[in-house]
Amino acid sequence: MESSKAASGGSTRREATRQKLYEAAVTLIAEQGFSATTVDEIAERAGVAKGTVYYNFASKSVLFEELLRHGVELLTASLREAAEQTERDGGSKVDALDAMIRAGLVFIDRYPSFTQLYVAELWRTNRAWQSTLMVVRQQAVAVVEGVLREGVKNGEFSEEIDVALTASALVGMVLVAALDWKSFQPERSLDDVHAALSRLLQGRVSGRR
Amino acid sequence: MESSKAASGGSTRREATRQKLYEAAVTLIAEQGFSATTVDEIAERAGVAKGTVYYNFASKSVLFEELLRHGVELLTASLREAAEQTERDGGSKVDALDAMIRAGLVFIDRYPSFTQLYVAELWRTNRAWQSTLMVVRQQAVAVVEGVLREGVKNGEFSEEIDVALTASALVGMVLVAALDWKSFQPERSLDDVHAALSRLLQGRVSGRR
DNA sequence: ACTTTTGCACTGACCAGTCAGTTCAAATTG
DNA sequence: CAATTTGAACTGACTGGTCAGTGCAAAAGT
Repeated sequence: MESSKAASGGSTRREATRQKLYEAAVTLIAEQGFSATTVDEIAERAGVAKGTVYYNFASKSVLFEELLRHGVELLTASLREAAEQTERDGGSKVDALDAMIRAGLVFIDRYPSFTQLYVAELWRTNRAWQSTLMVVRQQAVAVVEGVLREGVKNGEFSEEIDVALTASALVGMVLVAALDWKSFQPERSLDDVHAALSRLLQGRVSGRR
Repeated sequence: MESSKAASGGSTRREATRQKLYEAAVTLIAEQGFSATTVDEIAERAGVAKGTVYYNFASKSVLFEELLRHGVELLTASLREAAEQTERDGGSKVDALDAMIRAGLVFIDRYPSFTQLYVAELWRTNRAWQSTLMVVRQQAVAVVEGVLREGVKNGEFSEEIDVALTASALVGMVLVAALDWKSFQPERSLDDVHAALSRLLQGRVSGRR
């Protein structure tokens, strides 16, 4: 008896519970960490029985791993889109970086828990999902590195910049500033935060205005 | 966290085992997280009996909390020292920031595990040691903010910069760049990394040469 | 139309194992 | 000798994962 394939892929029902589980897991793990979060808690928050978790995911780790992949792919797509949009508009590479900073802020604004959880896991070693994490991380950072490299090629950036390290630093700048924003000054507007980071990016910090 | 002779308070012997426990706990928790690390593991890695852990610390959380406080105080002292040293040498505020970046790198170079663990916990909520963490975080960030504020006052920095946000962004820049350095390019020299970050700080990214 | 079958999605009680924390007599150390 | 450490046994709460069984909507059979 074939199931009625509603839309592409799995059944709608299953996909819906998966989504609920993702959402429940994300907030709990962001708050407490992976090990401190129990499967019972996730199930309860998702409004689902524990067995359902194991019906949908092979294990707690697998649930987490797919959550991670899912989230970072969303971010990567968003960054790439921002860069390409700037390209189409004939903007400079600095404009592209600026657009990506904004895209990053928008993402973190929308998924603060995911971001927090991602940061908490990123540099850990000896964990089951470490390799998965490395792959998706590289995808995201590569977008930034790509723009930097093109900027060097067309002479907009100095040839002496260290592409990998500069990309890391830029990501860190946005990441930490945004997390602090969400944690300690959540009332501020995204534009406000973006403006401050833009200024930093363009070296308009030193020098009297 | 170097041992400091018989400082005020405890006997040298006790302090030594405490130190061993800190070091064991730091690496284990950095790798696996707090909840995934067992007290038995910590004791074993420290080459000490489990009973000793509880003779020296009231609980696993307390051990962790004191570890956290201890580490951040070390960092704060180091940052403050860098800023004051620049002051004495008659350097500018940018020089002070640069010196603090270096101090940060030196710290992370020496205690990568601690840094990692700190980042993993910093934005978590609902944890026992959250308040402790907030206090020490503020101490460290305040040093950076102080330099920025003085720079604004003496006209070296634009009055339009957002001190708190810029401080966060700078911290993030160093933090993420350094963690990536240690994780993915550990063979690079500190000077090398410092040079790249200095360039970014001084806006020497855009513009040729 | 109407019954029966099929199998997907979900349930929740249960189990075997793990871990923080306790206890304490004996050993070690300075 | 007093402070500190040892080491092993023990407890009791908690956790990841399992599994026999339920509900139900669509397909098949009549």
